[in-house]
Amino acid sequence: MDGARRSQADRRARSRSAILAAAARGLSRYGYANLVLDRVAAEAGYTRGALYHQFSGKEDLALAVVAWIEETWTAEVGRLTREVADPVEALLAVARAHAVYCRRDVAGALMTLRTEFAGQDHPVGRAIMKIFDRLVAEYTPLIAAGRERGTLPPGPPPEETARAYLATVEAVVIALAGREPYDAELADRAARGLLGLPPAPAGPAG
Amino acid sequence: MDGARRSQADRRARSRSAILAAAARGLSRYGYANLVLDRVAAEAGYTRGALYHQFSGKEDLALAVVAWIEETWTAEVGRLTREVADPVEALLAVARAHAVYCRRDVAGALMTLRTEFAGQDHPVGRAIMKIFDRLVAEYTPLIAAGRERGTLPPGPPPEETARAYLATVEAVVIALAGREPYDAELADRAARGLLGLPPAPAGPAG
DNA sequence: TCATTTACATACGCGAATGCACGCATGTTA
DNA sequence: TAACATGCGTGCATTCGCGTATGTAAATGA
Repeated sequence: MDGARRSQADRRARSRSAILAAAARGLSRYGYANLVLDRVAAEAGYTRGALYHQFSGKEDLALAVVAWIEETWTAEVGRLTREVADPVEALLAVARAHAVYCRRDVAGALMTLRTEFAGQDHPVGRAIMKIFDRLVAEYTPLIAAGRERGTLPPGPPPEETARAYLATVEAVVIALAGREPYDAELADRAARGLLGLPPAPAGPAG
Repeated sequence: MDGARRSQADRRARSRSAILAAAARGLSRYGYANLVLDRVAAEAGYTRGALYHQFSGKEDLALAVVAWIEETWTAEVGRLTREVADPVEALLAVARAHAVYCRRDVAGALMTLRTEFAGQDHPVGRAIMKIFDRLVAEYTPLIAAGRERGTLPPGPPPEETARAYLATVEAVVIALAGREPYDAELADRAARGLLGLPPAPAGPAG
């Protein structure tokens, strides 16, 4: 049976992703400071030995989780920024897609870490800040463009608006924690409000 | 000089509020797990001895901070719910007042603690949850009333809307961290959006 | 088949931070 | 002013979780 006899690379990869997933859930629930590596390893079906064999320590593990989330998020949500032509449509599409993305249990990880490391000087905090700043830098010109085109009314500076937009979409989705139709619906509403748009015409946005 | 010769009760009260204020700032910046009592006491001008004389421990201190914030918040923001007659006006007034309230440095404490203890079973977490649930229970009927009067359009269930409203106002204000006119302006926009209202007529809401 | 490497478990040392014991000095009451 | 209470500082014990060193079984490669 090849089922029992696995290659080393395969074992390594399986262990790594199992630990990564457990760590992501743990970070989302408990945050960084309260994350106990023993629990993470146990929940993944291993001991701390396996964890330390794959990651150099707690910090490295958290950074790997952040990178992993960023990757999947970009593939699932972030790409919309480039694929949707109209800036306003793109912003609203991201809000709804983010709600869908966050229906899994990893949802809160980024927000938890961001609030935990806000105003600190920690590598993990810097990694999160960097992602967030990149998104702000990506959405700020979209808002500016929408206002120039006249599809968005004037309002507070685009950067401030972008920051509020991101924080809001994140918070709404977490507050509703996957209550299926309403998370996307309310994320959409909040985004429209922040951008100064009137309510959506009618019927819940699919 | 009576300045040097203070009564015991006075000393106690001064120490207590100094420690409480330091703890509030510390919780807002570092959260509960990363809060070091030695630093709190030092920042207040004391040592841990004084702290343990006034509070039974870290948990008790955090609970006292939560109670203190709830008190000041209710006196400054929460009262609007009862003082403003129209439900929709009340909701928007609270959003703006919350932004103003959060311009002080204690702002993030409640949100930090709430995210830190979300999904845990910790006394501090329960205290925060209780406050939050009380607010949800207070705002849910306001939304329902607005919809019945026709001053609010229909939308997701009132409770979900109330939760999203609270989380949003909180998040927007923290994301903008006291950037003076825009925090209130964007909190107002987000609240309007969530409630399904059209944008405010014109001119930044004072 | 045997040497070497790899995946993982187990055991230990260590620092950090909490909580509590005790001690001193300043108020309070008689 | 003497006896006591209170605010507060200091030192100690304990806990907890991280990081590392060491051991073992399985896989690779000759």
